[in-house]
This record gives sequence, structure tokens and C-alpha cells, in this order.
Amino acid sequence: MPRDTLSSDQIVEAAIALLDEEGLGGLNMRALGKRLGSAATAVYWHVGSKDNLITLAGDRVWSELTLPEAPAGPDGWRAAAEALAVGVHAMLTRHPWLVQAFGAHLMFGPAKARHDDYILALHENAGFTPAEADQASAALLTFVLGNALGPAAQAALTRKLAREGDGDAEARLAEGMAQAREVASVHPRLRARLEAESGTDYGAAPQDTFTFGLHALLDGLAARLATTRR
Amino acid sequence: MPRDTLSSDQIVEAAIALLDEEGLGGLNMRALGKRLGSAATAVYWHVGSKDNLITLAGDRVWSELTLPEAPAGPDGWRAAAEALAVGVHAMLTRHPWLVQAFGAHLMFGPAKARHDDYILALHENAGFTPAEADQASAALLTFVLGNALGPAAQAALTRKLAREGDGDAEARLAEGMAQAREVASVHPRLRARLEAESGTDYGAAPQDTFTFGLHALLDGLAARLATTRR
DNA sequence: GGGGCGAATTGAACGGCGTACAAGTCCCTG
DNA sequence: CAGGGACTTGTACGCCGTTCAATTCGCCCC
Repeated sequence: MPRDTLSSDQIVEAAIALLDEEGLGGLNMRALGKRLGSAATAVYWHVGSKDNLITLAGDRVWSELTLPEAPAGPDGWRAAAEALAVGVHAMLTRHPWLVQAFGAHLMFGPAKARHDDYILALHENAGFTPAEADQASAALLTFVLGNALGPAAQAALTRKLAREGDGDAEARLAEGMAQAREVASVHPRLRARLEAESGTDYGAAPQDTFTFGLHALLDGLAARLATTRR
Repeated sequence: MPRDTLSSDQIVEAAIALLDEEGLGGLNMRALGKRLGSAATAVYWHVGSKDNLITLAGDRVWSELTLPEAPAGPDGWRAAAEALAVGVHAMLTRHPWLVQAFGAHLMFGPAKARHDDYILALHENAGFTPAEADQASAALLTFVLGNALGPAAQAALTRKLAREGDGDAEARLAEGMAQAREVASVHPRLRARLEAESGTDYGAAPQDTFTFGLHALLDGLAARLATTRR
């Protein structure tokens, strides 16, 4: 028999796989148990509760991010900060459920702590005062998180429609989109947007939107930094 | 008897009250029915499903925002944009559940559409190209949303601990915070932050963090605007 | 090698949830 | 007054997170 005793690592791994495939709403203990070849309740001995498991999974995902050896010096700040933000953005794109979990579970573990400390150090090394470094780091992070909310909702909705499965997975989605378009079409600018990019789905534009906003934010922070350094 | 027939307005109002008091996880159809003096299932005739109800509630809340009569001209852009962002931030503070709903429900209704169109017009009037106006509006909005995630999680956690109610509502919270501090204390910068503001709760700092980041973002957008106008 | 003990797993069960549905009640119109 | 649509109700189903007593497994010591 291939079945050995479970480990929390195995469980967290399986949970992440399930979350990536089925979304936050698709993770439930019975499905997780089946995936692990165990009874659903075996998980509880290792992780205590579903909330705990989600926190564990979130921190594990957060540890995917690779941090350069030493925080960049005063001049490398901007490139390093941008790279960091892009990395987090990519992570949230890979794991859309994470941003939903962030809104409901107060996730903070060793990997997140390491990451936070790194960003803080990066900003202090660049010349920000400690208080400014704190706020600048938070601004960067919350901007990235906010950008992930839309795609997360999109993914959740798509999955829900697919799971209802009354045969017409895409039909319902199209219907909902059409309804949204109808609501939007009352307003001139929104209608113009809709006509401009008629065939675009929700997932295409945000990438450009993200880099545009990120660059603007970095510009603003760089300006602060310039006045602080003087 | 004070019982009359329900209206969807009544239902949405009661749902918002329940959401504000108990959080997103505290809204359930039986409790809502009890609050309305009806059977739980009576709600379904009016709003169809819980998802629908949440979307309705979200749009109703979004309509709380008052938009100045006409979008500001080229010079008033910055003040108007800041005021708008601050207004949305305040709204999300009043209704922390809304940002959670945004991550799971793709909320888009008439009030949100009106608001989006208004912001778009504001940016176009200021001199942004349509494409830039789109991205700048989105950047502003996602930044505000991202800032609301932390407090939302905090509120959700507090409520959950209170509802478990094993007598020690604050004890568990303090325990969790202490645990987080222990994790954080391995890293020098985080430890410094903890020692600096030892008695601060999660809700105090974010306000300053929000205005700091917002100003930086607005600065960056203003710089874009300057180059575009020329 | 056998006995024992803690680690790990199991299946049944509980209470709460969203919601479908058939049956009922109310009220307005012709 | 008869009919029919608007509206409400109670019951029930299936899924969920979690608890718990009972059971099995694996290792260490005598």
C-alpha cells in the first residue's frame, strides 16, 4: 500500500493544488481528504482547522518568492522595488485565491514576515526614514493586492458558473457580461470603452493597468525619496 | 400586526445592517429572515439568491457616495481625485465586508457604473488620453481597495473570535497578536517597528499609510499628466 | 519477540448553511 | 363574488466544518 502517515507539508501542498484548481470556495475538507487518500478528518490532527490550513497555505505560497541576496543600495531601489512588486503580482496571478484569503483571514507567517522585513530594509537602505519606509512598503503592497482583486473575482465567478454546470457554462457568463454592458451603456465614457475593445475579456487589460499604476506609484515614491535625501 | 409585504429595498437595507454588524460571514438567510420578521425563504422571492443580494447590497452602498455636480476641469483634477479616493476609503471603512465581496462576487451595478463613468470623465477632462484615463482611474481605485483589505481581515478575525465566545474574546486575540510578534521578532526591521509602537492596534496606523500612499500615487499620476498635456 | 503506549486514522454524527419546492394565504381586478 | 397572480411559509435535501469515541499502526523497552 502506498499510504503512509500524512505530514503537514503534504497536506499544505495538496491544499494549494486544490485551491489553484478549484478556488477558495472549492477547498473543502472532504475533497482534500480524498485527494490525500485519507479520511477527511485525518487532516485535523495535523493542522487543527481549515482556517489554520489556509494560513499555512498562504505562507507557503508567499515563500515561493525569491529575494535577492542583499537589499539593493541607494541607487538600486527603484528597480528592486519594481521587481518585488511584479513578483508579488505574478504570485497572486498564479494563486488568485490568496487575495481573497487576505481579506478574511489575517495571514501572517514566517515567509510573509521575511518578505516584509526585506522590503522594509530595501526602503531604509534607499534613504527613506523608518516611518516613510513603513508607509511606502505598505503602499506598494496594498496596491499590488488591490490589483489582484478584480481577477480573483473573475476567476471565482467563472468557476461558480462552471460548477453549476447546467450545461451552459459560457452562456451564463456571456449573459452576465451582456447585462453588465447594458448597465454600463447608460454612461458615455463606459460605453466608449466597451465599443473600443469589444472582444476583450476581463483578464487582458489589467496587466497594462497594473504596470501603469505601479510606475506612477513608484514615480511618486521616488519624488518623496528625493526630498527626504536632501 | 405590523407585518406587511416585503420589498427588495427593505431586504437590501436589512442585509446591509446585518453585514455592518456581523460581517460578511454573519449574513445568512435565516438571520435575515428573523430580522425582517419573515420566514427565511421569503427573501428568495424578491432577490433570487444570496449572491444576488450581496451584489445588490454592494451597489446600494456604492450609491452612498455623493459625486460633485460636474467633474472638475483641468486644474481641479488633483483635489477632485483625492476627494473621491478618500470618499471610497471612508465607505470601505464603514462597510468592511464590501472589499471581501469584491474579491468573490464581481460586483457591478448602476451605482458603481455611475461612479466609474464619473472618474473616467474626471480624468479625461483633466487632460489624460482615454487610455490613460482608464488606467489612472483603475490604479486609484485598486489602491483604495487594496488598503481596505487589511482592516477587513482584522474585523473578520475579531468577529470570529468574539462569536466563538469561549469567554475569552480578547484573550485569544492578544494571544494571536503575541504569536505574530514572536514570528516577526526574528527580523530586525519588523522588531524595531514593534518596539516603536508597542501598544498600537492594527486599525490606527493604516489611515496615515493610506494618505501617504495616495499622495505618492497622485504625484505620479500628476507627472504623467504633465507630460501628456505638453 | 511480545507487550504496551503514544501517534495517527477512521466513520458516524451534529448543527448550521443555501436553497428548492409544494402548499398555503392575501389582495386586487373583472 | 370568483379567479388569479403576488407573496409567504414549513419542510426537506445536500453540503459544509468540526467533534469524538473507537480503532489501528509503529516503535521502543524489557
